[in-house]
Amino acid sequence: MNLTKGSLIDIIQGTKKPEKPILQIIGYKLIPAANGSASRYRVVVSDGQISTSSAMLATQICDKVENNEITDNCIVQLNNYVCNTLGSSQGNEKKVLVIFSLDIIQTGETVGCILGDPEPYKLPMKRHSTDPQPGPSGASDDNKPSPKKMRSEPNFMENRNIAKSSASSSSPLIKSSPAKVMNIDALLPFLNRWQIVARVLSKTSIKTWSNSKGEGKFFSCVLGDKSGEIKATGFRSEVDRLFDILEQDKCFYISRCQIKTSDKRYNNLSHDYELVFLSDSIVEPCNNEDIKDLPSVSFNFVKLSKLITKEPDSIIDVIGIVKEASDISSVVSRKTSRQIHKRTVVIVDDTGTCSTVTFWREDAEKDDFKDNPIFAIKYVKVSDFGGRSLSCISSSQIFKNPDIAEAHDLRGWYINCSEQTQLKEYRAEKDFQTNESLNLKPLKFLKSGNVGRDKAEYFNSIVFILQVKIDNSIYKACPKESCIKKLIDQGGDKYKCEKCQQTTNQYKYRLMLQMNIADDTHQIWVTVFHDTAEVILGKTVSELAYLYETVDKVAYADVFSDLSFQHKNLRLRSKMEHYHDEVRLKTVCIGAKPVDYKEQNWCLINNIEQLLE
DNA sequence: CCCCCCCC
Repeated sequence: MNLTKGSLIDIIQGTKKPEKPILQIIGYKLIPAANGSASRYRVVVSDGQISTSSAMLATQICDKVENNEITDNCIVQLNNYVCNTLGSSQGNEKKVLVIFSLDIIQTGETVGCILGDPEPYKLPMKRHSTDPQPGPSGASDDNKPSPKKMRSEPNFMENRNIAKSSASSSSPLIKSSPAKVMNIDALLPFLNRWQIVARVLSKTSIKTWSNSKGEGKFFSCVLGDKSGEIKATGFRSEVDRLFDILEQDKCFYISRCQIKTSDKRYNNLSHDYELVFLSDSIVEPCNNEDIKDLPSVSFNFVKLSKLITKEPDSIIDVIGIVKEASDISSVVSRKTSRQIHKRTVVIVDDTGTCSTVTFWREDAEKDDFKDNPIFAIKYVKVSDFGGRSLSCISSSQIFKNPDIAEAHDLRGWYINCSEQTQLKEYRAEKDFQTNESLNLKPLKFLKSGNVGRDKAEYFNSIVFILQVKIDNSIYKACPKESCIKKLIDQGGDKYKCEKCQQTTNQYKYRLMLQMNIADDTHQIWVTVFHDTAEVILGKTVSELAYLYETVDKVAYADVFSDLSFQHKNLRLRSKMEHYHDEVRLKTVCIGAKPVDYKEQNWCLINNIEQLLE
């Protein structure tokens, strides 16, 4: 089959309008729908002598691409077409061939290659100096494929040409095949034509940043299909364009995003990559037909009564009802010296157990905590403060009053049962859960100078308690669960909380110990907070407060002196902390149990075996 | 292009 050689020049230059020219289609690209207009296909056509990427299929024949009638290298006869002139008359005008009707003369498969040696058409006008000089003439350009190479990779040159001439330069190159629906877990960087069909599983607030590199706003969402989940982030103008469209739980066709490696420090999805919405990224609502396989967000809730079994720094899902919320407060980040807004919220679940959850920045600033809302949080970080507490992190997905069964059950429990339930806070377990107690370390291990530099180090040591300081070991604390700061005694039964800016006659006793411990390698002072202090002292805070408040100072002092020379297996957390200009290692005792000599022997045997290996 | 989540 012969192409109508020379017909394209006539068409583009408008010198003639050839009747039913026969041309070859050697590439095409989906042009996304914008502002209500339907999506279109841009095609690369050739008459065997020249080719042009400035050609469009009219919407009424787009189905020929979708039905795979129009594929690469197919030969077509144009029945009806027009060549429009776009742009100004200043020399940067552009011609666009619009094809209204065509017949397929030969399928792409049968033809199998580009016919002739078409040269990409260049307008005979002046060009921007930054434009590529397509074709063999651009010999000085280092990466330009030679004509031979061009033939071995038939569409490369054309692709390059179109991508450059397209207004949105960040878009992926023109591809020779239609966008393929991919599973989310198959997305990789440098994929050319991909599309996903995904549900918005969660979406963050609009967040702002300001640093030395500039400022801006962004949001992110988690997109899911049955294969997996991926994070997608939009910055600045993409926030304006997409934030409202990407509603929680709705489904979309999404394509043409940047695909980049995910930073595991801030993204705990298992996907190795994440998406960034760009100005030409396509986000279109799904047909109902396509969404039936898309799973909704799923949780793996940990009951608050089981929080104590979770290791500090682990990431879990929780659901709870807001019992109390602090006002917004500020802390200054030591890392960035900037103020960060935070809000501490007490949640409770149907186990009658409370925990605090800390919300940060935009999530704290929202007036979101009135009237006992329920929060389900996917990926919240466990901390060991106050036994256990929770803190939102960058990956946290926060759902307020979610329409899920667990939320409805919790609401029912709260209305019917919560008042009769004595709410529990965490207690450090008397026999704290730890397989790590087999991972014993001698205290001299802290002397290396590197321990706790980047993150806290958790370990166990078998030690003797040398001494527990009796002074200031018990103190009156702010009764608000979200606060518990030490109160300032104003005299006359009045106490001031500097954090809550309130004076009250209410308080509750809390414990904080300074304890000197040693093994045969080293000796250190450690801090013991309330819950673990009760375990070590073998008394509840009320028992101690009773001894402390009554005149039986001797019995009170005996509790402390009895601790000296006790042999203990302690769980310790060591971390480098900054005091003014000084950096020093601070160690907190977060658990204590009697030494299990049998277990310790196994540990020693294990160590010996490791040495022999 | 964010990437910060402190403190007690």
